This record gives sequence, structure tokens and C-alpha cells, in this order.
Amino acid sequence: MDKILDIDNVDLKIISLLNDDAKTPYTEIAKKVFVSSGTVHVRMRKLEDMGIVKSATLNIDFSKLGYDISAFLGIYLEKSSLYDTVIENLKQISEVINAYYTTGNYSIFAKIICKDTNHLRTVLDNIQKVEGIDRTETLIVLEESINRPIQFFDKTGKI
Amino acid sequence: MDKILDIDNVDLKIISLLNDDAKTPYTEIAKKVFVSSGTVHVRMRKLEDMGIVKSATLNIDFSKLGYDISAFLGIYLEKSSLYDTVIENLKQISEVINAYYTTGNYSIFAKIICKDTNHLRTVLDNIQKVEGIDRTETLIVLEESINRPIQFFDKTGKI
DNA sequence: ATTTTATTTAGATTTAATCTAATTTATTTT
DNA sequence: AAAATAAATTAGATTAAATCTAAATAAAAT
Repeated sequence: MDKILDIDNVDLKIISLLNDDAKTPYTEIAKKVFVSSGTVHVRMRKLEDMGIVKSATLNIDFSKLGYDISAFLGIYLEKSSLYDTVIENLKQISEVINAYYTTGNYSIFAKIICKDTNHLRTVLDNIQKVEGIDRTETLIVLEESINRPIQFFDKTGKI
Repeated sequence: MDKILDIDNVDLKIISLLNDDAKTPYTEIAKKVFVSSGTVHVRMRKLEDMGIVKSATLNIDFSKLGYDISAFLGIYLEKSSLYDTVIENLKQISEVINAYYTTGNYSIFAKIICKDTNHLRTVLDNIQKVEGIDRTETLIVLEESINRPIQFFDKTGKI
């Protein structure tokens, strides 16, 4: 039984609306989806139980909090078998907020957030020190031009 | 007047707790921060007014919704002056959920989410068709090993 | 020291979340 | 196709939280 079959347009519409603003009351979601608020509750509990909706988080403007630099890091390992241990070490560095195993030249692809260039320098130093990391390439984010949630479609168009 | 000076550890602690679970009732946040729930409200309104907290969104397991492939794209432009118009065109492609202006070799660095390899193929085709794009490099995400919110620190340690 | 200003709080009111039982809708069986 | 069963949805009641207001406290300025 395919999980995706258990998901209908009501579910997707609810996810879509809450993705725009996770604090929207279920009563309001209910009106927009043309069901009762009870149904919204039931559907959301189902989505949470299925692990589809994992949590709700804030969308924060980090630069306004003094975290002015975010950057992507392409990390080259000495041996790709070191992946797991390097990831464990990167978890110890709190500025690393994402890390991925990707196809392409990099062994690990990561995202970091820092306060300023000095902070960035320190973080890069700490990352270079991690056993098994050969070298890194840094892509500093100068502008975020698109940042939006996924949009769902069915045969009839946007949900 | 520096905005960051208006933010104290109470604010950061509130942001930190709500970042873990944006649906946590303010009454519960209040207990953990040792202030009244009214104060949590006031602080959150301040943070929203200052544009620091922009919104709350869901953390969704896209693979369970049938979106099995996410990928980063390094995009090379014919001329870097085409940045703005290319971004406008990328906004029309709903699978593009992030796009950045970054240092490094790429003119644009983007993230896309697709259902399967067929869908990825279509999306890549559509992106290649965008006027001004020279070529792209695709980094397909095979595993997300770290995904967490930023952690705040002051002189005394983690907030 | 006194006034002014800002922040926090307790308590009241409004609003929403959650639960339950009943109804409706859909599915299966005969 | 009709009856029986199962599943989903709803209205309404209860519980809990958000929001507002006015008073109290604390901080800053004169």
C-alpha cells in the first residue's frame, strides 16, 4: 500500500496553507478548504503520524540577528569512506546547519551561518581541522533571490 | 541605533524554543523562559514587527509525498548582468524553491525539488531553456545528514 | 528624589484546540 | 441493487490558549 495514495487534495491544500503560515488557526484553514475544523485536526494528526509533517519552524531573518554571512561549503574528503565520521564531527560545529551527501565533485555539501567574516574564518578553520577533510570550497551567499515552499499540482492545476 | 542591541537573551531563548516547535503554546514557552505568557506575546510581536521572525512554516518530509529528488544546481550565465531577468524566469518554474547569488564559479546557485528522475529531466530541460543560462551543474541530494536550526550563544554559553 | 517612560504581570475576555458522540458518506457483502 | 459494515466528517461541548486591558513594577531621565 502506497502512502502517497492515502494523501488527497484536502491534505495537500492543508499542508500548502499551513506552509505559508503554520500559525493559521485550523478554523480558518477549514473555511478555505471547505471542511470542518475537526477534519483539519484529523488530517493533520494523520499527516504527523505518517511522518509527513515533521514539525513547524520559524522563518528567521538571521542577518537582523547579527548573523550576516551564510555560505555553502563543498567539502572534499581524503577518502569517501570517512563520510560518517566526518558528519559526526561536523555535528559538533554548531554553525553547520545542513549537510548533504550529493552526487558531483564534493563528498559533502554543507551550509553554515556565521556572524561576520571573523566568525566565518574561525568556523572554516574548525572545519578544516576535522580529521579526514582534505579541502573545502566556499560559496558565500550574497543575496537570497528565491525562498519559497514547494507548490503542489494535480491534473486540474495548482492546489 | 543597532537593532541587535534591542534583542536580549529572553528574545533569543523564545526564538530558539519556537524554532524547535513553532506550535508550542506561549504559556509553555513562558514557563521555560521564566516570564509571563504576556511577555512572550509582547516579545514575539516585537520580533515580528522588526522583521526578525518572518513567518512559521512546516517541516515536511517531501519524499513521503512523492517528491523523491532534491538537487542543488550551479547555474552559469552567458553574461552575469542577466542575473535579474534569469531570476524572474526561474520564479516561473515552481520546482525552484531557492536561488542565491553567491561567490564562486556559479552565477546562480539554486535548489529544486522533483518527484522522480523523469520530473527532474523535465525541470532541467525547462531551466536550460531559460534565456541567458549557459549551462548547469547538478548536485543530486542522496542523503540529508544534518538539518537543524541555528543555535545561539552568549558569553555564558548556549542560550 | 521625582517624573517620565518602558516593561512586565495578573486577570478578564475572546478565540481556538480538542474531544465525543452522532450523522453522513463510502465501501463491501450478499 | 439493497443491506450491512466501515470510514470519514460534522456539530456541539469542553478544555486550553491567545489576546487584550489596566495595574504594578522597574528603568531611565531630569
